[in-house]
Amino acid sequence: MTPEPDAPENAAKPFDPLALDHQLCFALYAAANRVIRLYRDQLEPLGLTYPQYLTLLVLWERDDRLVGEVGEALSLDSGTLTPLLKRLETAGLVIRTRDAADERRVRITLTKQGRAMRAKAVDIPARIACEMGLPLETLVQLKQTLTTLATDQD
Amino acid sequence: MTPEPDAPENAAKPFDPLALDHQLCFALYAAANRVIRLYRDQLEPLGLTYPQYLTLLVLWERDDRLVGEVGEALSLDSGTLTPLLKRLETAGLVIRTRDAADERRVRITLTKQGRAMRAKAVDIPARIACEMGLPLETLVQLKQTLTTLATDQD
DNA sequence: AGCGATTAAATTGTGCACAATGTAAAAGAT
DNA sequence: ATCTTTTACATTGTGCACAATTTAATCGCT
Repeated sequence: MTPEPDAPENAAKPFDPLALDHQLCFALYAAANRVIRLYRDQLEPLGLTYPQYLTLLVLWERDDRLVGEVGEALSLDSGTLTPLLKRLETAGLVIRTRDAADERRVRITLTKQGRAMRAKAVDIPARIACEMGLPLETLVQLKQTLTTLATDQD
Repeated sequence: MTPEPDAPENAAKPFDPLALDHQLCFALYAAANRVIRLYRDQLEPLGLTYPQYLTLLVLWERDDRLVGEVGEALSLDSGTLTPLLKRLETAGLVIRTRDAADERRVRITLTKQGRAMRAKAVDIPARIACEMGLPLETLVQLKQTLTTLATDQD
């Protein structure tokens, strides 16, 4: 009811640093949630979740990786990856094997079925880009900025 | 086979639509996770999680809202909000009351303590913006694009 | 060789995010 | 007025994300 404490008398609009509409963080949070929902529709027929799909992207690029290498690529720790990788193993897409040379390590390898899944996923990015309803140029610029944001000074 | 216009530096390589580095979705996912981590450091002393903070932003802007109104503002359903709001109630920041006029509805009201929390949070956005290490202009443009992405054709 | 420090992954516990379902109240239809 | 439909929220179950801790293996140092 009362005007903002720091508002000069009846100024047009005192800037509110906590207004939801001003938060980059909320825009980022809401956009990420929405895009994950878009992917869910595409991935559900394949029986994959979004983080599982990202994990497969990493392995399709280079197979036979350590848990830590996958985690490095995705910025995820073993607390997230271990159960996820166990589910991918149960689904028959990867195999987890203790490294004989260093028993602390666990190697992640794609099965034939895991490699075959790639063909079923190859059209997904284009379909999602289409659903986003923004010009390609904007999406490319956006990805650039977000990558900087994600990798900066960690 | 044709080299993508947006990847001039590796024009020799065939474009891989599933390469992790090409995924806007991954950039978005990683950026969102990183920003939430930045907030976690700021919010931990206040005893708040990031979605709880977003919920308070909504209520600080306008108090005495229905669960559904909060959910509308944040694009979250009751499955997420009900337990979150119960935790905010346990923390003494909000009160949940059944609407007497319509018993289906639950009104969310800030407590004195909930309103007081605002003063402790008011500096957070500026500190985060600083930590992001990108020029303000870029951040403003980014928020604009993300908002479009989040709200488009849902 | 012996041993503390480091490393790799797993485990435990909390809190989202969401699909699916349930419950009860209110609104509409006949 | 009774019955169907819709609405608002709660509940259940799955799967992340991450902090904190644990376990076990390897490394580094003397």
